[in-house]
Amino acid sequence: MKKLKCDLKPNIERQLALTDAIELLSGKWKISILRSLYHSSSLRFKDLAMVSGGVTPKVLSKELQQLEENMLITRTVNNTRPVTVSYALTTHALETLPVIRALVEFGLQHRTNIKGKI
Amino acid sequence: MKKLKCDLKPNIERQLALTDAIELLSGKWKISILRSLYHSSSLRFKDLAMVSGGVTPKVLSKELQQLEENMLITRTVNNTRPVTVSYALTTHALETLPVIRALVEFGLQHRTNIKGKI
DNA sequence: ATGGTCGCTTTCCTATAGGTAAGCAATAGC
DNA sequence: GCTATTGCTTACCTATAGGAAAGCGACCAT
Repeated sequence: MKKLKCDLKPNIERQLALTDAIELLSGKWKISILRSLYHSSSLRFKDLAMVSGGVTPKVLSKELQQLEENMLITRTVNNTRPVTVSYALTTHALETLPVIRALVEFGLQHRTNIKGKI
Repeated sequence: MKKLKCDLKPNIERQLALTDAIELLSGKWKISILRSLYHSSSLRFKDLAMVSGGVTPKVLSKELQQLEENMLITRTVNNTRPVTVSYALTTHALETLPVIRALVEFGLQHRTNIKGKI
């Protein structure tokens, strides 16, 4: 086994941060939801269901609750009839933008790589 | 519902790339495995099991196979007794580095945010 | 012959993710 | 009274993720 020390203590912290982030953002829809909210700044429940492409209300509801628990989005009930609910990113969620961008770039790159190999 | 057009066609492509990337990298261990390989350039099966912290051989084996299928790592059987197997990143996998870095940064930030709120 | 190491595989199990379908409260329009 | 809309919730089901434990084939040392 090779040497792994270098900056051991911050490295452990970074490993924990990584697993935290993975746990937080795991799931089929969370990242797409965040991306949609980033592009539109504020979306209602039904819009999110459509924009994110195929989420069922049950699952969407659960994902939104988890994102809210983790302070990545805010939930606002509007004074309209029938009642509508708006979701928006918190400032904290802006920290996820580099993640999303990097994922998109990797995905684009991976797609061209795969095409090249066929 | 707000306007969502702007650059519609590339946007769809980016959405597909995003879901591809999420599917590719989903799972409890893949990102940590990639990070470990990035830091050590080449690791054997047992080392990965330890470094990545708690993966069972069955799961590790499966994750490694998936990463190899997607051309993110290479698998090399070494001519040693007993036989050892080395795993390393492909050049293509270097594209995942921004993702990992962004996740770590977000995780670190999130941890301090959470601490601040308690 | 016995036991150890490495890199797995196999079997078994449980918990969760996530989908389908239906319903529900509040309100409004007809 | 009937229906529609919005934002959910509830009940149900299936597939998969992922963990625990054991075994296995090849090799070597004792």
